[in-house]
Amino acid sequence: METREADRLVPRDREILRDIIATYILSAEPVSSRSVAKQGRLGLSAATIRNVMADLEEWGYLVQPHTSAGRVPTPAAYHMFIESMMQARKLPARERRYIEENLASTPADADQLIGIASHLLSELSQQVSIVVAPALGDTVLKAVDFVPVAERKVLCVVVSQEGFVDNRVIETGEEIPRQELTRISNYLSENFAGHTLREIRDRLLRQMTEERLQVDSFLARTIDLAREGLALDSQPEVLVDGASALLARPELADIQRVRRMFEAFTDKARLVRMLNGCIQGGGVRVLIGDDSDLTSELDFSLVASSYRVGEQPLGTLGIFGPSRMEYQKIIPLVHYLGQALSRALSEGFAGAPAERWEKR
Amino acid sequence: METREADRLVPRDREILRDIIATYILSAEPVSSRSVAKQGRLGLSAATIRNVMADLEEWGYLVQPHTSAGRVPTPAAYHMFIESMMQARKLPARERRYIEENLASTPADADQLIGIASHLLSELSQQVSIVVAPALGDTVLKAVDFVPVAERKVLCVVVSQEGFVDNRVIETGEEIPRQELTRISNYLSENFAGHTLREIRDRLLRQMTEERLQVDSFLARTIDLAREGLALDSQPEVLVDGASALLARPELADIQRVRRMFEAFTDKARLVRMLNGCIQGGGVRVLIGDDSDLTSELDFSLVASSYRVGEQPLGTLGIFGPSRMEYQKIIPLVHYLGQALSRALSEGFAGAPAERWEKR
DNA sequence: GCTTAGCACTCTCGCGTGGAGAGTGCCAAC
DNA sequence: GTTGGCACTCTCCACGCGAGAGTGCTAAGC
Repeated sequence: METREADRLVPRDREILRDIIATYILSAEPVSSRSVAKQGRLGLSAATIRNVMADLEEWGYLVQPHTSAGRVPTPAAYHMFIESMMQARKLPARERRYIEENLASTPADADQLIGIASHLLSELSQQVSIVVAPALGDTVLKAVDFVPVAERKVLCVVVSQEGFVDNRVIETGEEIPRQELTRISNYLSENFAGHTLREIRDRLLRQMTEERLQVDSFLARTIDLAREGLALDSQPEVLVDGASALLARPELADIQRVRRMFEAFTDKARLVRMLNGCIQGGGVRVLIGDDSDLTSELDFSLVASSYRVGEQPLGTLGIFGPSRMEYQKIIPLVHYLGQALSRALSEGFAGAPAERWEKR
Repeated sequence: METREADRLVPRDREILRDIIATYILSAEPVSSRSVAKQGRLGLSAATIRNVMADLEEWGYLVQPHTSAGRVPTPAAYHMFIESMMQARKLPARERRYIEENLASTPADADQLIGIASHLLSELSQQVSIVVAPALGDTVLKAVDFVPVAERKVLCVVVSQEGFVDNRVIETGEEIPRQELTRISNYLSENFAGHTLREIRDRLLRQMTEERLQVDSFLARTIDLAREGLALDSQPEVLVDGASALLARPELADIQRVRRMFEAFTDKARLVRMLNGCIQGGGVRVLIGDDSDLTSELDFSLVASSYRVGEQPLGTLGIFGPSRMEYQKIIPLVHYLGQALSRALSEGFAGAPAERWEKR
């Protein structure tokens, strides 16, 4: 019922709501009619603004913590603010430069790179950052290598085109001589580089069932090793950074809340579900309050985006913090860092050598 | 001046001090003379106990938060408690079994193993656990492998006898053909398996300077790659687990303290310094309050031990929490887990295949 | 000479009270 | 439609007070 009314928000109402939200984001305290009037942007008296505020409350954009307190924006208000009331500033040149410098500096592999990204995100936002590393299956193979490490154990090293390195120890039914391991890894690298691990695995499984009996022992071994070495079961890794900066914020003065927050961070699987669930398209997505169980439980918001190489989205990255957030800064930051990370992953580790590899 | 007096602690004084500490550890509240008398273990009246408590305070074992509050043990009291007043219980069979099962279960490599150890430690103690992974230089080489990943980039995979796997990307001045890489890794694995990376690096450096001009190009390349691949510069990894359980404790009702705690955890280098600084000998070491800057800053204690393979200590593990700690449980736990982890590292990944490798 | 009961003293903690301040809602006037 | 005025409500803080807990001291008892 309120929505119909809400659609009628006249420009002046919007201006007032905008001021209230902007003020609250900075002050963390309920905003009074008087303080809006005092800003003087609209030349209205406190009484008039009070009337508007009463309407805005009725329409679901504001709430009062108690009678005779100022008003606080609701999630609906934040949504409207983000969509049509704020001008998303460009990320300041200083911060862009800072990001570029850091991403370009040391990283030898992609895992370090996303670690740096996570740290940048929390440092520049003073909030908690969350970065989900790619699921192994989505990465594109560049090379495989097997190193014997014990009697029937082989270390399988998988290097992806994006620069991720994964290693896992697999048990082999029988002892496999070193030369054969080399042959197998050459075979796999040459034949499958350029495909995602998921594709490779599917193809191998199909081959196995189709040609079950005709395969020679070399191919059989290869398939066995590859099946184990490229298994996709593992949970994607999640990096959480910057929790201590959050503790300075007034909304976390209550220990119980802090505790629930940390418990949420411990449950990585839930984080991954939330992050990945909210990213389908390309841009930045914002979840506020009731939008998801995690954000509603803590009265937090999540600003998330994905990073990708080419068309393939690899993982997500985002910022998690109290709903009262400087969206004008945070959204461009997440957006920019998503792109910067995508760029760094595309440029830094893949490229020319991948083709060379296939030609060997 | 007090110490002389303290040496005179008669058995009854010790009994009373012991009761006070034990009570305080459980209750987290200042202990009154009356509550000690009520336990009735000594058949003394509260007044008598009061007299003793006044002495104990004078000698530096107790303090009062304010006049007319009960008394609280000082770090000196905890030290005495640990050294001669508590009977360290054996770790209950249930917990031993739990530890063994978990350590024996999944782990494919040593990094996972220490992750599990860290988790066990925090879970069983309900405190924060800290585990320092081995410095790379202290591990014993089992195999080296090089995988080309880009034009002049080679991924160097180092597998240690203990089961740790480390990989880093190194830039090579020139393109090195794949066969040569294989030769180099064979050469290194065959000649150096069984030595710590530090030894190997030193030996290579010596060789390089001694035979500077006589080395052929193969050896030169080998030395170059090994020098970079086995570089020891990296900070050891630190695992911190279980922070959220700590938040339930009454001593962390104050947010400021929580914040300082998290800031301390962020400064990994400082943690490493503290942990490693306190472990020289074999057993369990306990730092309380003023013993180190980190513990005194937070009024925390650290119970730490090392884990090792053979004689070589590899890393440290410990529990960090408010000084009021159930030392009777925590100390055996840390002790046992240090041994269990040492055992798991010795058995699980090294052993027979190491020798086989050298004979190739 | 050690132990203990008794007692006065001190300090914290919880609770109610009361006033100041902030903010609202409503009404009447413009 | 806007605004000044005013009564009302609610929070917050300071204050005081009494209860309770615990101590230190003293004097009496074993």
